[in-house]
Amino acid sequence: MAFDMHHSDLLSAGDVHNPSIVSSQCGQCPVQAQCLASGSSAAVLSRWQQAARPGPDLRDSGNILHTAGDAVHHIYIVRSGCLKIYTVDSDGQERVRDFHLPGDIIGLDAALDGGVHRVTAAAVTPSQVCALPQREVLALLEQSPLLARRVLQRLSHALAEAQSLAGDYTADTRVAAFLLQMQLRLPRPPSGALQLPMTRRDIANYLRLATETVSRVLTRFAAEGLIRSDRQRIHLTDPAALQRLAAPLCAPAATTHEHRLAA
Amino acid sequence: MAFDMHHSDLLSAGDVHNPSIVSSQCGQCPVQAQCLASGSSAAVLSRWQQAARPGPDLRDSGNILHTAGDAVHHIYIVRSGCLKIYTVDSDGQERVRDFHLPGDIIGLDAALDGGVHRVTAAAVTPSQVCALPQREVLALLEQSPLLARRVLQRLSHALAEAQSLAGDYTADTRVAAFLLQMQLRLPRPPSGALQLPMTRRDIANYLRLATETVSRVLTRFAAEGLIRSDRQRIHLTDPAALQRLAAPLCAPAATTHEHRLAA
DNA sequence: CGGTTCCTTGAGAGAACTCAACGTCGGTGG
DNA sequence: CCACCGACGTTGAGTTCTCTCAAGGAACCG
Repeated sequence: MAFDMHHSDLLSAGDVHNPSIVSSQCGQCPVQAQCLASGSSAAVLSRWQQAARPGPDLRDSGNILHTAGDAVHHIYIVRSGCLKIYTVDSDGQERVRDFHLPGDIIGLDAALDGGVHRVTAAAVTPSQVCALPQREVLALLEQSPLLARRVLQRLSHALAEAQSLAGDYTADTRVAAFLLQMQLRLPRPPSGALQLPMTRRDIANYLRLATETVSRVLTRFAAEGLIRSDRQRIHLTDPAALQRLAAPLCAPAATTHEHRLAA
Repeated sequence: MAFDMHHSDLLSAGDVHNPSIVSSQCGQCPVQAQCLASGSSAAVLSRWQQAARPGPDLRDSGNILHTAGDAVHHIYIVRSGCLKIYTVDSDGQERVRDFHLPGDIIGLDAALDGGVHRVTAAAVTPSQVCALPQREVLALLEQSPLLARRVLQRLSHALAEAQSLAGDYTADTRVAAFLLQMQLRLPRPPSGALQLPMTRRDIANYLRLATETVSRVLTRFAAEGLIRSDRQRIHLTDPAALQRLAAPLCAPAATTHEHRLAA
């Protein structure tokens, strides 16, 4: 998943799901701790904060942030909600490339490579994003080696994940891995059950499966006691079993090294 | 394909396939024109050239450049030959992630992210590589924004390609796209026929197909007059038809923008 | 010339897809 | 308030694509 940042559990579900309470100030930003700029020098940080402003308010599912082919004017950071990134094939088929959750960055790759969006970004649930002008971001990258270094890390990490996802895995493996991934990335409501923001159709498209296949796998997982499923609300009752199913996708032998950070 | 650089047609096939005539001097480097450092300031260029030295000589197919889990000491640039990059799954299965041809960079992503190789790199045909110490590369990246910018471009480009490859395409589409890709990247011998350096097994593994499936598709392509195939030597007699077959993988609608270069 | 590896071809099996129908949920308007 | 509608989700039946298993032929090497 591109530019993933596994968010911490600092936030309650309510904070993230209700955009109205999210202030536009960096100081109150819910994903502050994962901000690319955090830890930068005062000069860089202040320039960053002055450049950051609220992006368009995506109040309805389907609202478009940008379309493939658009020139890049801003990069966006998801503050709340969920967006999907997709391309449209020559035959009009939508292909979901990634989901973006709070803390994730949208458009950085396009900003760095060509200045034209290669994908369309649309809200899956009502979402709030923070916008930074491309110019400012590029300038800051040249000014701050730390920032550039972080961007490189995210990109190479994203590359590794994209290559992992490219394998030919069974539907079971894909769905199990997806559920576990979502459990890590999604804010966990007090109930402990996962609240999936996206439809089965989007999940299936992302996993390169048919909608029916996803549905069948989930039904079977439920029958086998691995999960309890009620539409969007899914409870992982046997994470260990899911982990075993997902193992081929998650464990390319030597991927468990610590994530070293520069300076 | 990670860090691809479509090489120009400056070289005759002989130059690339015969490592013995490749000098270790940058001045005679066959991939000079695609070098990351080309166009840099005199200071950067000279530091780069002083850091660059011949890498291990991979005279036999199967020779290992580095293994997954190794600490990154150098990044390598392929000067001649062909290498494959692969991981080994938990069940011991090899998974070819990419092939690297002259001009491609090996290990840059690992150098930038964690300092540990995530993949193994092995020679497919006798190959020569150029080695640059990781330290020097990282230092140069901080010294030269142009260099950093180029690396970012390559990474984001590689990311886009990796995500394209992740789709669920038919065997026909994958094989057609592979052949066309190879025609672009491989030095074209005078005969006009493609000389594939890798085995069917490697191709199949890379494309996530069974060896037999690749073989069958090639046989059928030949029967339909799209190619003429003699083992490793393959002539694309109807590139347009192959292009149509490969379209779903190659044409995510709006991907034909020019490749802008910074400064 | 034997052995090994690579490539090809065939037959059968399995996983996921397509087509199709039905149930459920949430909104809208009569 | 309730009936209707559309989107979403589930389930079933049959098909298709690719894989696995198996065997034979061709090239390469000692």
